[in-house]
Amino acid sequence: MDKRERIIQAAIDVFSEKGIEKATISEIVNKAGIAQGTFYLYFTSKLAVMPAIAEVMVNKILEGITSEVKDGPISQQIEVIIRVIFNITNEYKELTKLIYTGLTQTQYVGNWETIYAPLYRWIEDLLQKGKEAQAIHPDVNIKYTAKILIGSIESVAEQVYLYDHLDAESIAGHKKELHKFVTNALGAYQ
Amino acid sequence: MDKRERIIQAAIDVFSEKGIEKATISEIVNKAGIAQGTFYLYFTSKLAVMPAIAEVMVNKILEGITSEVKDGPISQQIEVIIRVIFNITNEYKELTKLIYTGLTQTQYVGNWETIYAPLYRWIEDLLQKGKEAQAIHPDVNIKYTAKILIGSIESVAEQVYLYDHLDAESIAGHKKELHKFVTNALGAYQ
Amino acid sequence: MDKRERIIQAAIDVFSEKGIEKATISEIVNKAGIAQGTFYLYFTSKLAVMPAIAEVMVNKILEGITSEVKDGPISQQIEVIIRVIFNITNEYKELTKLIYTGLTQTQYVGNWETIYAPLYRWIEDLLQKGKEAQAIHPDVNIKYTAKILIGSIESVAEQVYLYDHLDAESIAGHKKELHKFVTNALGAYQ
Amino acid sequence: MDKRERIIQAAIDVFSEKGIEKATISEIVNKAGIAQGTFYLYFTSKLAVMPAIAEVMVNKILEGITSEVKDGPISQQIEVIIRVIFNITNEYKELTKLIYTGLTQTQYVGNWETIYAPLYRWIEDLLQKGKEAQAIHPDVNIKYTAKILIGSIESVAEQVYLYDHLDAESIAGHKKELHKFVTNALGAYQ
DNA sequence: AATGAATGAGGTTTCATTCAT
DNA sequence: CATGAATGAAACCTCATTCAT
Repeated sequence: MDKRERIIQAAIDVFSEKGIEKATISEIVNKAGIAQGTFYLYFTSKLAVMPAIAEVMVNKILEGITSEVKDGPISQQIEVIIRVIFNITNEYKELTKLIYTGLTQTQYVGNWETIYAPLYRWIEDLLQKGKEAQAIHPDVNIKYTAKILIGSIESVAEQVYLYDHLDAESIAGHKKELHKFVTNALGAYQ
Repeated sequence: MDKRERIIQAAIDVFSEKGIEKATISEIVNKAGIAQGTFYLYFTSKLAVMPAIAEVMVNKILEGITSEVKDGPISQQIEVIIRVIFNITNEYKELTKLIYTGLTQTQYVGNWETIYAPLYRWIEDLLQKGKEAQAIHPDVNIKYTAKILIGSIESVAEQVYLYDHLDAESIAGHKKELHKFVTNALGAYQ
Repeated sequence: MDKRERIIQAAIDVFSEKGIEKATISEIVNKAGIAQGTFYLYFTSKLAVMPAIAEVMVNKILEGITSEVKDGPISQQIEVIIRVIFNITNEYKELTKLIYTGLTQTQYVGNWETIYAPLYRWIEDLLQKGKEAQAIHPDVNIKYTAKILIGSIESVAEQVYLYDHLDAESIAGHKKELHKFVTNALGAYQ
Repeated sequence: MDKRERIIQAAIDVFSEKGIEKATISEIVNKAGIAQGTFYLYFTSKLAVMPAIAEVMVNKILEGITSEVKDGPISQQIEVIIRVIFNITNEYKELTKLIYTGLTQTQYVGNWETIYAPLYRWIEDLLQKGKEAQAIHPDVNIKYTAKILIGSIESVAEQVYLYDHLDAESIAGHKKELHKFVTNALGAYQ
């Protein structure tokens, strides 16, 4: 693994463990097994690592979705998307926080759209196909709705895992209700 | 205004201006017009002020909604809720970020539910009445849906104002689409 | 117990627990159950409490010795003195440190002689009687020897209890050896 | 001189001048001519420097004794030891206090035995030889007596120089009496 | 490209002390 | 006499950053 990669991984660990505020470059370089000065050859500050971390995270979601979502009724595809986003939010609990927390408090907020673009594109495709197959309501605005869809699912996943720390049963309940909510919203009949 | 209140207000200002990372206790006490040591009589660290700030923010949303939402068709009430949350997110852009970024990176995440409780209760009431009036689908789970509803609206508002920095027209488009989305989701016919 | 007394007792506790360096007036007044400001009505600083503490300690030794030492052969009397000083050093381990530590680092070193005076007087008396009874060597200088005697015993007691943390057996060994040492030194035959 | 050494020397100066309580790390680094942060690369706190200082002091005593004590009657050797310890206590008055006051109020008390070990070993050797030469009493326990001997001499030296601030004549008197005391104690006839 | 000891600015934090009640 | 909230000076200590190697 090259130095840049090692810094990103170490940063993920340290941020997850200590939070952004208390994470230090010293600890990141220690974990990465490189010298203090070397960090500055790759990044200008600890927050400058955030976009790279965000990319790692979005890629995980995208990989999860693309590998698990199969052809079939849109309702079922949405079920899979919800499951993947919930699972990844749970598995990478701290990392999820990091994206929101870290990116927003930096000059790198602007990169957000770029980083999320591939995920949005993928969802837009899905909606487009659903529309063509008359599986979702015809006057759904695809671009806006992609954003609303992802936002809804992520916000609930974060809510249940990060803030409410709910038990498995309640989480399942939220998931089911969320599925009903978004399929209704899309007018997805099949 | 008592000292505690002055610290909270000053902290809101400083955090909004500098971001959490670069905000300092020194600057907060300067703005608050109190002595350095006095801060520590009320809070243990700058992040310990966050729950108090979050409360201020949730209260603003709640006040906005309760004062603006009138009796009428549920679809119209939801329109108002969306408008209020969008407006407040826009107006208190930085403060909104603060709640998510500040609370999550502290030991105070646990307070989240408590702080949001009044807002959730109010939405639950609204849904309950809608259900009784047969204005929304009968098998909607009120508790879960309240959370989903707020989450969806906030996530889109943050998206358009904080991350995408969209123009007025696009924002209006998102709002309209979001309204369609959630009314469909609730099966809200009137 | 009056306020002054309560401050002294609280100071003993806090100094013993935290050491002089880390002891604070705040903690002393907390333990004493009085207000911050009240401290200053009785003492000018935390170190100014030291002479009062030292007095408490010397009194304990003096009380112990005077109540336990009976008439009899000088060798036996010395045994009792050693036992008392060892016991008190053990029982008030931290307090013993305090006297040496606290007094020396203050302007109050001068009070030392005054505080120890009664103990020295008592030992001088003992030696005087021993000399008259021809139980100790005739050319022993009573004043100097009193100081040497106390110094030797205290230094060994501190050594074994405070620095070496020896086990009971070794301590007994030191005590026995010390008794032999000082009786020989005094030429105390009976 | 390396940085660590410079810190120790500066700490000795500052402690001697100001006392432990009022000594500050700031002043130590100033005297040492190094940066504030550099101190923390070598020691964790000002009291953490104490063991290093204690070592310096014990070495001075050991050097003094080993260089001045010559072969000859044990009584004469003891006279030299007393003289050396008295001289060093006088010369390094403040430093002597430091060892007792500084070490005891820290977690480093445990290092005491280690630091004093070389001095004890040297005295034990002396006693062993004296015993073999039948110059001291045969049933003297060497290990215990070494400790008693050092303790007695140091305690009197500290007494006269640090606490009582006696005049030269009285000090000479104490020294002579002390010599008589310990030679008698050891049963040292020659 | 990589190192890591040293830096020192500037934040945090403490706590003796005051003073209006 | 007694209080204790407030003070703010002054200490602590961290940690991003540099630079000679």
